Amino acid sequence: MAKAVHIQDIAEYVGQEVTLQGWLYNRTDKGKLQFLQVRDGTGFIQCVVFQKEVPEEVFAATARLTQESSLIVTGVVRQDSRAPGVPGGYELSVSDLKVVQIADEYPIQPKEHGVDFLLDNRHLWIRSRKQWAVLRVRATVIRAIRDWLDDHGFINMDTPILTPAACEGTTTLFATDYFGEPAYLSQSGQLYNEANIYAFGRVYCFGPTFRAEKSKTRRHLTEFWMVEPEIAFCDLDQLMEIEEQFVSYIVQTCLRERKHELALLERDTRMLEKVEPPFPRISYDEALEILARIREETEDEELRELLQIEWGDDFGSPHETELTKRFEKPVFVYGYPTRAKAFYMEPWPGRPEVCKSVDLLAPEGYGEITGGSERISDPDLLVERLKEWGLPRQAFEWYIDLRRYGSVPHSGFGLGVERTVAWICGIDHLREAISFPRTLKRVYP
RNA sequence: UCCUCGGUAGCUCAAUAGGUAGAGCGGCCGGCUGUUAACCGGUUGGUUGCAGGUUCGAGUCCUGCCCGAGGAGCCA
Repeated sequence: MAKAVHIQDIAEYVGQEVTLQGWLYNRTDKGKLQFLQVRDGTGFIQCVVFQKEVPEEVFAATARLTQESSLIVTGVVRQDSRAPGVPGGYELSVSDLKVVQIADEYPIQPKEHGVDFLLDNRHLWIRSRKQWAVLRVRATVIRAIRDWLDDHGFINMDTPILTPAACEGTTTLFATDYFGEPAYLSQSGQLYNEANIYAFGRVYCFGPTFRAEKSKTRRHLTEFWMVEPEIAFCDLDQLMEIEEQFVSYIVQTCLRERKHELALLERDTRMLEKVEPPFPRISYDEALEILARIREETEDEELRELLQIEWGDDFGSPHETELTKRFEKPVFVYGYPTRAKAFYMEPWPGRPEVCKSVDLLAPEGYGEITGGSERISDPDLLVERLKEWGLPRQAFEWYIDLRRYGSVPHSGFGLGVERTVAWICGIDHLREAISFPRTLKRVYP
């Protein structure tokens, strides 16, 4: 048998006979000539079967292939600009074909389908080109995340998924039974990472997090992946520098390594190419001024209503969308009102109503992709905050301890993987940025 | 939790004013040597989300329920 190769490497084998193992994606039967679109997980390629060039039984078997039948096909690689695929421009002149299995009638056709149907068939939908491309980009995003952090002195320190208490209220936590006691699925590894930095300096955790929010929007999943770096001896400005380098590296890596997939997704990459440090930084107060100006200038009554905001409120998605429209790059918004954010955030010097927090908003309407802050390092202030937020002190004793034994200024942030993938891919719903999405109304398949 | 929209063939949809449920795609049969979601001819395919009501007659009108989607709030 000829050498078994992957479609993604096909350009290296022009003129040679190779074997591909894969599945039939689609085909066109022209009578004595058949075009097979074959995918093997690494790409898509057109295989051309001429009646005259293959044994009779091979041609007959080819004619019986149904969509998604598994097969092993051998032929000579030819360069041909007419050939579709990923990467396009190459096709296989088939000399032999072995059927592994004739697939049953496949429910997903190469045409428009409804969301409900596709999600019910998510286990099959991931084979479709667009879904395949998005999930390949996702894998690259994840690798870029790890590479950048590992190369910049961060050590991977994963944090527990089963946790005893909330860092923000329990209404958004999934409860489980832990041998008769309640335990909750983690929403964040941050508090544990604050312990980890005192052992390792710079750390990150990376894993799934769970939010039982009743959010039914394109920007929400109940299970999503988050990377959370945490850094000792780091203030808010230094945090923003780290974030902009980190996010730029992720985007540039995808542009470099996932050209074909982004092209397949018809992603206009011009905006992504601009994603390089430094990113613009505006304060919460400046953001409010910009929003006020937009409200004055707009003719759109509905928009004016949506953009209504009082000092002290957090932004909703309409605010984020309008703000980011004014910038070509991701934009940092820092210095949020203390009461709109979590209990552990360091107050702004001289302005206790403001905290040293920062969100990074992606352009093109994609909104918040990271949220972070400098953390409170003074034990007395932390205790005071726990009291103000009505949190049980005994559950946080260990966390207060961190401020008693060598406390230092420290900061960290969380980056949502699916939001980042959705932004880079230019897709409009998070559910396509993970292989098996968990949403408010769906845990199947 | 609230607001909006939707549920008809395997899929995507249509069905005038309440009057015989239809088309394309897919499947199956046949034809075609350059197709790009091919094309051409034939054929197959229905508990109209569920329950009740009005009516001579309900996919269509009324009531209740179920399911899904988009958005708000909340958040990454």
